[in-house]
Amino acid sequence: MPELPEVETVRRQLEAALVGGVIRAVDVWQSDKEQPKGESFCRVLIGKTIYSIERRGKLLLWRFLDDALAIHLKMTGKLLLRADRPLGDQRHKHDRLAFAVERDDKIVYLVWNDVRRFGYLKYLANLECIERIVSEYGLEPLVTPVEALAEALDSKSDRSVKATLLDQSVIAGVGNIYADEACFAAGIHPARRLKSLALGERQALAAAIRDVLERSLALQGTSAHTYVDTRGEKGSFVGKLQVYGRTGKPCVRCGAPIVKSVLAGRGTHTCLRCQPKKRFQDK
DNA sequence: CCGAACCTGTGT
DNA sequence: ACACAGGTTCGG
Repeated sequence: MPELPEVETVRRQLEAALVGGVIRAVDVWQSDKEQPKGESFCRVLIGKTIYSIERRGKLLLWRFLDDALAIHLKMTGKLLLRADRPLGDQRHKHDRLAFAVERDDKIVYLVWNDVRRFGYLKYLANLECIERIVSEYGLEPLVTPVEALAEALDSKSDRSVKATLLDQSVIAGVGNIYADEACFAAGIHPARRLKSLALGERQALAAAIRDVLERSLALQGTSAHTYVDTRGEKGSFVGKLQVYGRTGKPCVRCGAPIVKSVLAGRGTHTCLRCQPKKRFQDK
């Protein structure tokens, strides 16, 4: 569920709570064909010191020495910090696993809950494995100059703007909400072909991506559906959304109704007046 | 490129 | 009953 601002919010909270700590126990309650694979997965993690917690796009990385734990929350994954060991009736329906992490003679518990079970935990045994995963991601929009982001949007491919923004190998961390919000802010219809964008439009789009992600992060992200942070708190950027989830409501800029369509397989929200599908022809 | 698949829950 | 949900991957 979470996109970059939500994952980064979670990352910061985990960093504050867990870095420097040692994994003392792992309780697995649900495992699929996907990770975690029970016994061996637990055994390899127990005793590991968490040296840092990083984020690449929407992926969280707990770094140990030469190895790491990758966590992807996908649509409905949550990581919840608790003071007490979650046993018996403390457990919720879709809790899949819990870590006990010791730091400064105290133990904190972290529960992984995932209603739709799309998310995964994956142990990366060495630097090569880590590099292989990390290298699949494109530019990090919060730390890349806007001009470089705009250059990455200069593709010869014929795909739509929306499909490009959702492609994690181009710019990492943008998902359905922020793709729509960035397109609105830049005045670009997401169904336009990427290669039809003028230089100024690509720059505007890159700047809009950076801006919307930063502003959302400052408000702990967007809780449009089920997202909560590690304390169970919602992000408050939902109140700032201009198009996502506002189907039929008046455009904040011009008053025309927000239109919902399907693009790249995803619900897509636009103002047809502020985001024309065709560029005005020159001459 | 599109739709389907992976899952469960919620809203119409 | 059916559509749809902050993601990603696969097959056609």
